[in-house]
Amino acid sequence: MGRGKIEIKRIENSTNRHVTYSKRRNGLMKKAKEIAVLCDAHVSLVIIASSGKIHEYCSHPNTLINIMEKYHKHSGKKLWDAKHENLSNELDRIKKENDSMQVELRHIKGEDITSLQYKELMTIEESLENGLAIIRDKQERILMLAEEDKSLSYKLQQLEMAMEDNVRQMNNGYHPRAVRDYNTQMSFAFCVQPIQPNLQERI
Amino acid sequence: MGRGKIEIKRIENSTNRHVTYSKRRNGLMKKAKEIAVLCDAHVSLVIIASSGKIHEYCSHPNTLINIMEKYHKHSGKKLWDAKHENLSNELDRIKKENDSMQVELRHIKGEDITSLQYKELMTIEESLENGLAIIRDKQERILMLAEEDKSLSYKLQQLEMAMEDNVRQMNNGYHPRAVRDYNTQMSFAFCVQPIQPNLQERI
DNA sequence: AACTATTTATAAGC
DNA sequence: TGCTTATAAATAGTT
Repeated sequence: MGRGKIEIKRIENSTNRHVTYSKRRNGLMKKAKEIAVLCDAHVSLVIIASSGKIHEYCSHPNTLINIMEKYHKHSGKKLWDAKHENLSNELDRIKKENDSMQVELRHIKGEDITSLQYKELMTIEESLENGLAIIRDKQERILMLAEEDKSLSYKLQQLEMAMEDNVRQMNNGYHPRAVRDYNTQMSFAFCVQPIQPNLQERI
Repeated sequence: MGRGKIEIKRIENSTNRHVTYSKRRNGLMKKAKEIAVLCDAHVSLVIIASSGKIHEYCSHPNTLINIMEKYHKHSGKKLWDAKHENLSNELDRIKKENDSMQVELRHIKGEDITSLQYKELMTIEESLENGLAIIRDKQERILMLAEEDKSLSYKLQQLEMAMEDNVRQMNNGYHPRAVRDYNTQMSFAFCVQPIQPNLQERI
């Protein structure tokens, strides 16, 4: 109902969607209130925008929870119990997961290993050696990068100094050919940048 | 909207009220579905007639309970009882704990370390070296115990063989003094037991 | 439950 | 966001 008919499918234009949302939300609320008054009905309406913002209506004098209780009673659906059970099960599951991870961590740190068999110790040792190798490799790479960065910075500095010298000589009118040398050097110099400018922070 | 305008107050005529109820209920449901589709919203609508009969709509794919949970989370209202809240909080807490342990384990195994700083790598390396030292120490101890056990077993066997010789000689009437020697040896021999009788199983 | 005159909601435009 | 308006949709009263 409006200037044009629209298809009932997600409105792609975000502005339009939001405008329509707020208009229709108001309309829905109004009609919910009306049916509750006109027909003596209990109504619970919760609308949650994609942003997460909630709008609700609950016919007087029920709070939302009362309506849900009524719902529970009349529908016979165990809304709360089921929810409770789900939570409980999930908690148990995650606690178990937690425990086994804790044990693994402790073993890896060499704690609580008195009861372990030789084979199990071997497995842990292997895993530790593996991790250590990877970590050390990574460390080496970082150090090498830092080294490279340092040497590039040094080269850059050298070139800058050379450039300054050339500029000074140029200004003094000496060796006109040096200007060309300087230019070729410069075109190279500007290519030389530290590969990881923030590398220092990472060490 | 209709042949005449009506005031929004309880419809006294029961037939009229029921007819209006069913018409408007359908309208409300339709509009609830529409706003959910058009605007990407989550909608929960529960209408309970004065007779107690329930009609509900819940936007796909949420069950009513999911909507209520969202409601709970965003509104901060205590929809659930204290017990529920406790469970929910504990679940959140344990989930966080779980996540951090998972990260730690992955790091220790050398996974997901690209984003780590050098210092962090050092810490992990240290922890790995520490664990490795403890594990290797434990392994050595077990090996030493096994060695000791083996050598004790060997000594015991030697003594038993010596005993058999002595018994044979005694039966032949030779060297009565050897019996006394044997007895002193035996009293010592019976003290010699493998320290860890089940050690073989543990290797 | 179907029909329809009328009210109401709202899409599009500003 | 808010107001306006042409039009679509909902529905009150009737059959």
